[in-house]
Amino acid sequence: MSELPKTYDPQTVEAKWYRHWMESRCFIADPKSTKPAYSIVIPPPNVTGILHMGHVLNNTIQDILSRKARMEAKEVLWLPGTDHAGIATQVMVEKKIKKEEKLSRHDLGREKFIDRVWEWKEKHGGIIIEQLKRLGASCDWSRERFTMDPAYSRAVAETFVDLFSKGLIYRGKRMVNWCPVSLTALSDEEVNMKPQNGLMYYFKVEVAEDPGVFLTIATTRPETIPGDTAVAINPRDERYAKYIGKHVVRPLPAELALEKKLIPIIGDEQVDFEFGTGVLKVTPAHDKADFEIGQRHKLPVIEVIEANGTMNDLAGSDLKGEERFKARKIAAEKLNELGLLVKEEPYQNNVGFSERADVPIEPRLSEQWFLKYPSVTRAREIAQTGELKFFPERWQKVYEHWLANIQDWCISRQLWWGHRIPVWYRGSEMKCQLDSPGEGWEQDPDVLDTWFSSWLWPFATMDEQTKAKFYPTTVLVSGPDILFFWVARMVMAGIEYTGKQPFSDVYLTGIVRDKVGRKMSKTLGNSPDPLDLISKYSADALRFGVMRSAPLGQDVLFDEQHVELGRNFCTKLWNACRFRQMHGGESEGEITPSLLTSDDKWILLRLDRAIREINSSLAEYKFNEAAQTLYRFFWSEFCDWYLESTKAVLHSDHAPQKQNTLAVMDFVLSHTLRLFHPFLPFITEELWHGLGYQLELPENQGGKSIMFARWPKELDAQFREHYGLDESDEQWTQAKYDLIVAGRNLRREGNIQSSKRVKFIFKPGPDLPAYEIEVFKILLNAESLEVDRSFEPRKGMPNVQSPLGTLCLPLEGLVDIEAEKARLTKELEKISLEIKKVEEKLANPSFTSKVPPAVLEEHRNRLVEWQKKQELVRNALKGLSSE
RNA sequence: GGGCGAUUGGCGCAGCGGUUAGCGCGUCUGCUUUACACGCAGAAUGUCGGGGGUUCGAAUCCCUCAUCGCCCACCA
Repeated sequence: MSELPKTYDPQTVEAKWYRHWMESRCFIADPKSTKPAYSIVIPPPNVTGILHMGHVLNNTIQDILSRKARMEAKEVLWLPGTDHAGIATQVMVEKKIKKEEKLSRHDLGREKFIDRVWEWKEKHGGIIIEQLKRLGASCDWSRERFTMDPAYSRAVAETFVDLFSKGLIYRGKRMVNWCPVSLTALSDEEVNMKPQNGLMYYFKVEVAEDPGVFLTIATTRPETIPGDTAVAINPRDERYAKYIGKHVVRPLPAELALEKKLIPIIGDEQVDFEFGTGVLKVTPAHDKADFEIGQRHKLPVIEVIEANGTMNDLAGSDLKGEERFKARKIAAEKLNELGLLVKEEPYQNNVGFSERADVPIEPRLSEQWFLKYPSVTRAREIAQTGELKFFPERWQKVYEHWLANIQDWCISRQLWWGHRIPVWYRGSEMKCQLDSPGEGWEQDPDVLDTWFSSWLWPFATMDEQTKAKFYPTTVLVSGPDILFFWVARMVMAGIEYTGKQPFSDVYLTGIVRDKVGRKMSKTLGNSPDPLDLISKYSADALRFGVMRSAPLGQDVLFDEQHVELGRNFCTKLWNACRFRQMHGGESEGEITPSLLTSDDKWILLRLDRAIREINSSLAEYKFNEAAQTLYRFFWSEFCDWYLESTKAVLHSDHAPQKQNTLAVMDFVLSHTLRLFHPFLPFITEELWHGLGYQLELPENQGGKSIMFARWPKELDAQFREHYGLDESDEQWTQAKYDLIVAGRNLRREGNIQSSKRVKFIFKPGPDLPAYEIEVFKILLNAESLEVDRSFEPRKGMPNVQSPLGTLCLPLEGLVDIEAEKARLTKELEKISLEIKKVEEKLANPSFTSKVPPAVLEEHRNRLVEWQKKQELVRNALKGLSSE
């Protein structure tokens, strides 16, 4: 047993053990193992990513699950990797090249640019992987995958070809969400609706057939007027139905309006006559709903906005070349000049923003690839049957709702970085296959949505042997923000391509927010760098702090104080172990049942309780509950009471008794360290070795680590019987501690400094062994404790009574008798009230007849307890008044 | 417009049908008590958002209102 240093130095210790675990291949999963499998695939962070608090939360949870499973003798695979993150990475490298070399990607050309991205990736990519290691993540790094690995890319392409051949992938000219900054189409999931304060413009158009008759149209986008090819009204709208079939003069572009360019008035059910004026301008080229109306009425499509968001020639000379928002203002001004603008009103509407570039998306007609999702029915079914379980449960409904309303997925992106679409063209011929059909065939220039590769992650990352052992995986831990993007799609891909759902449990974490509840974000600058926190407090502290404050599925309000608490806790753990070590003796000696003290029994029972609670919490993924229990057990029970009580033995010279106490301490500590290990991997490993605890597996099996120590099981009936433990021990000891607290209060009432040792007199109820007297003495910080059966405290002598006896502090005159009387009277009132409450319940026949016997019993016991207490307080009060 | 979550001491949260409603931070008092001041001992602070209901019993279940926050939805 090497001596533990006085202070714990997490920085060197954490680095040391991580290196050791790696060198001992502790994290490597063996597909040939006969142990039951437990597997998790990491949600692959962006290769450009750096660790943020969300990753800390997410990966700590996965690490806890993995480490616990290893201790439960399972063969664990936690498979790590990164995602190529199409747009994010491309934009990042583009910016870098622009800045450093003043070149655009077009200057470089596609191939050269992609080479540059790869270069960047090799050099700087995957910083986050190193950061995860600092956190302590026990991933099998030998299996690290990247979504652009050759084998993985092959799988992506094969999937495309397969879905194409099944007729689920098709190409079509459709209205898509277009990002005018990234210059690519986006899926519906990549668009975020944001309320915007804008204006509603009302303008009028003249009915050509009825000169002097004007219709007023409300729009938020006057710049699209040049693209209007109809005006629509609801045929049931009595105000306007008569105009259907007539025409109006389209006011813009002005030059065409002068020529009396007309567009038809059509009737369409889709028009809401309650909204605006009930007259809708129809711009099939720039609005999804309008496009559909256009299809129904075979309206021409006039595009007036270019891909980059500027107006084109067809928008007319006034707007041409203008940026779309500027064009809006100009269009309004123009209408005003023409005397057609009726009014402008402030208006709030929801506008779709590109998730990536954070600019309003432009609905745009373009040729894209779409996927009709496979295995949708089955994906819904498994959520309904419970084959796929969500934690917290409520996400199941969200998942089902999404699947029920699922739309085809636009999977093509006009980017360079990503998986190129495996489709080749030669003239009007088209072929969908993995490799080029040969000379003269050109590959589709588009790449696939990044999620079209991520959805294969749980199985495309595994070779056949690995899959045989570890697929399907056990649990998926993810943020709810990617439930649709990723989780739901993985389920469908899993079912479609492996015939199995890719995981049975889905744990959705909360979102980490700052302490005022805002989402952590780079722009707000409110996201602390986890690496700084690790340097300042240690990885264990960070993990524990986050886990302790992260209830299942609730958002986590992050506050550095949580980490501080984690750090303090580690220090406490360290010092308690040092305390054990200072008393020497061999590690983990035999426990002799006959030598167990009441405190020993109490702590063993408490340990048992803690183990049960922790196991049931973890089974439901309630990590904060488990962390709380650990905290309470170790600090408030083990350190505050048990360790203090052992001083009675350890300061004595009864060697066998001392040995026995140390053995109990070791038993509890070794269990505690193991319970803590998934949460605090580093410090527990250091202490496990420092205290010389049993190293469960032979070294050649990577076993020289607490990582593979047996996960604690509850202390079963046999154990309890062997050591003579039962609940009455627990109650008795609890009563002892209660009396000690009361005794400590006496000191306070007597205004005695807590450092000062004083004499107590104890009048025992039943006889107490010398050991118990010693415990009283130590825990009361008493100079001496005189036991006197016949002692009667005189009036004014502070004393406190309990079923175990009366404890007196023989300092006369220090207590204000009247104040004490008042205090006791008040207490008595409180007790009487409680007694009345319980008595009333027990006297109520509807209560006694309906309630289960156990509850009844509990109430009866409670009544007895209260009555006892009442008796004691009454006596004390009598003692004060009588003399 | 639909759906979901939150509302508990100064702050942040547990508890989700049956103990005197817990915990951490903060506050107050006293302590360098030979494991730990990142600590020890003690204390104070709550008609559990409002209203109604179910029940022998509600912070906990139901209804309703209010406030805040998410998600989904083609209202120009």
